[in-house]
Amino acid sequence: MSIQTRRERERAERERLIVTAARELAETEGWDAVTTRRLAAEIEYSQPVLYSHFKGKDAIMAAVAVQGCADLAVELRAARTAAKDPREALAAVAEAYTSFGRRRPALYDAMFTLAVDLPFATPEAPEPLWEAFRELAAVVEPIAAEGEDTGLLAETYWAGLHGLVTLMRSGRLPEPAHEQRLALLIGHFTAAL
Amino acid sequence: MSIQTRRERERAERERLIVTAARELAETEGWDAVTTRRLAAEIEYSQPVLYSHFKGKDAIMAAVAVQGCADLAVELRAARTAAKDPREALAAVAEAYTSFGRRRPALYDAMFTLAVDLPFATPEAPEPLWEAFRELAAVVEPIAAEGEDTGLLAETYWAGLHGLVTLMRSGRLPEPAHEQRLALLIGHFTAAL
DNA sequence: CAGAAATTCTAGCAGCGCTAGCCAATCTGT
DNA sequence: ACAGATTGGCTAGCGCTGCTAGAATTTCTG
Repeated sequence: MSIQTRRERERAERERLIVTAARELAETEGWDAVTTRRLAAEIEYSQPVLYSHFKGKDAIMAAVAVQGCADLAVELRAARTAAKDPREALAAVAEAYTSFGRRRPALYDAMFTLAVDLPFATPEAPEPLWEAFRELAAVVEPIAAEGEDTGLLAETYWAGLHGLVTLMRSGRLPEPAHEQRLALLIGHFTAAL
Repeated sequence: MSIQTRRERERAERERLIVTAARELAETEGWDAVTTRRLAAEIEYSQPVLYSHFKGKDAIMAAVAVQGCADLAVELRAARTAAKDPREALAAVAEAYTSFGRRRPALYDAMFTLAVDLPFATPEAPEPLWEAFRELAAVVEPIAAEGEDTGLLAETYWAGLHGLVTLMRSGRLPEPAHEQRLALLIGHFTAAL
């Protein structure tokens, strides 16, 4: 029994190692640099070992994405709880969200841009995804108008932030005006207050 | 002189052929299916011919993206001019935009998601890109509040639409509630009226 | 300590974007 | 009209990718 559990522990440890290596490599050199060979070298195992843990490269990216959501949820929560009123909280979360996207682009892409087969808006979605989304929902809830669905409003607000981040990061929106656009978005979502 | 021009005409014709083939292949089978070999076979020339027209695959995708922007501009303009008041125009353009993104995902990705090195928010940006953006600016202009920059507002509105399209298409937002989210976005951008 | 089972490795497949260098068709000057 | 120069397309191949079959090694069991 003990041997079995030790093995499982070591396996889990190595899996953590893979995900961490993938995340660090992606964050420092971008996802293009994360090849299965490179990753295998990084963890000092041979390539096929990766496939005994994950179905493929996509699954590794999905695991990184889940970690990223946990990180994002923490940052969003910090921003939300530090604010002293709902309006300020909305702005703080927006700032935290877009800052996350710009500061950790590779992580952000794995989470929200690249095609990874993670269940998202379903009960089967990993908990960290829900944690991050619930932060958005929590910050949006007080500014919801009469009869507005909080979940849908959170999704819409999220879409606005996501659009700003991705269009800016891909060079389609000029960086300098980011704060102004953010202010516009926040302004229009709090107009009713 | 005539020979020269005939040659240039034929070259231009072939270039058009490449871009069209790339777009059609992408639209029917996705960008993953658009390989240089496949594309070469499609136009009935050998692979290296592509490189005498375009610097690489990215440049071909960029050309497709420019075509796509022209298409989008036409659809947005049609939606805008058919509407009978500014509020309705805003909604119609939003509907047209998101419909385009869902109806022609591969084209949309080349235009707004994938990393193609096209100059975007600069005077050097290809005309069709500006045409599409000007449609957004035109429809947003009447709903801009006192002192709001129309360009920035258009960018922000665009980001909202783009976020909705991409998050939905990648399965991160549930499809069925799309219209409701769209209504929320439009509502918050026209709250001042 | 031998056989069984699990695990890791080596080697290789098919496909990718891209390019060097050969070959053939076309144009030019006499 | 023909030899030489030039242009343009082709074949073949490089280094890389994600992924996997099957050998080899290690670990556990009777």
